[in-house]
Amino acid sequence: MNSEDGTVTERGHLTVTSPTGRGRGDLFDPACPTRQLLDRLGGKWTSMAVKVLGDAHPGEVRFAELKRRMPGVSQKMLAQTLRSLERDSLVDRRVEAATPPRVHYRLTDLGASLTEPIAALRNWAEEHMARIDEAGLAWDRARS
Amino acid sequence: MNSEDGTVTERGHLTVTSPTGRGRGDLFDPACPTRQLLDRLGGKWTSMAVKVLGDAHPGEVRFAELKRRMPGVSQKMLAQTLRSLERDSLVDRRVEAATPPRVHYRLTDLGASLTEPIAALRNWAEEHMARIDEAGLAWDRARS
DNA sequence: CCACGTGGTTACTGTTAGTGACCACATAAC
DNA sequence: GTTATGTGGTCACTAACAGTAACCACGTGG
Repeated sequence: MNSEDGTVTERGHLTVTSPTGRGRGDLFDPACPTRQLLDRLGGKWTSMAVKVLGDAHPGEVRFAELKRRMPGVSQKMLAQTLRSLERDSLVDRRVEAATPPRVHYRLTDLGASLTEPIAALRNWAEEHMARIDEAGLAWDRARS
Repeated sequence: MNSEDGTVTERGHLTVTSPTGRGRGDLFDPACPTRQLLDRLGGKWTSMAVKVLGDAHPGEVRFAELKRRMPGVSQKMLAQTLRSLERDSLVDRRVEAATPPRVHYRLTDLGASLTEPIAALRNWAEEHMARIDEAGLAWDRARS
């Protein structure tokens, strides 16, 4: 990409090489896989897709049906999201070769196992999100 | 175990609004607070900050120390992240008025409670991330 | 005086995610 | 033939994000 050398240390500042190319995924710290995970399901539609597929698990859901169950998503984003999940082996894609080619998606075992920690998160979110939102508004108001 | 398409509906107030507040949270679906949560800790440094603060909990950590424990973060990003967390009432900011003004951060109870579901996520991530990464590479190679 | 460290902020720049609109292609229904 | 459906792909655009660098205010040490 760009800038390989990386202008290190203007003033003897220690930095572990420059990001070099990838902004988000640079990962200087392999000991923190949480970040990677959050990077992946931090997308706008990822968690929703996992949820919808998780609800249907172990059944399959077709593209159009998925789209129907995720109001507001565009084809492009849905396709992109699913592709990403497929890449990560979290969902399985089955193409019915007949015409028009129907495509079925379902969670893999790996993907299904993800639903548990996500459920924990959702649980927490449902319990505390209102308060957080409130706090944010109050903070906005009181900021001086 | 929550299943079905959710639709827990609102908990008293729904936050359509945000014409200026948060672009990401356009939020057509208030029944999915998980998205909101992920929006917040989906930031590049948020989860790391929570982790570092959580490790010190209930102790406090100063700005510079925090920065030291998060290699690669810039002052700007750290300040921004902390401000966001503070806004959400997840961290508490205490300014020692003496000169030079020291600023101490610590998790609130709310923030501390977040560490549990995050730990679940981290757990999962540590267990499965390698496989996911592998799968991704294989997929890249075999893209068909 | 100057430099230095603390705890930020602002301005500027580059990268990315997200969106909508239109295209492809094949079949079945009208 | 025209249209609709189903599963995408591609393009151009915008808004949000991450990062770099420079600056500020303060007081201390030299």
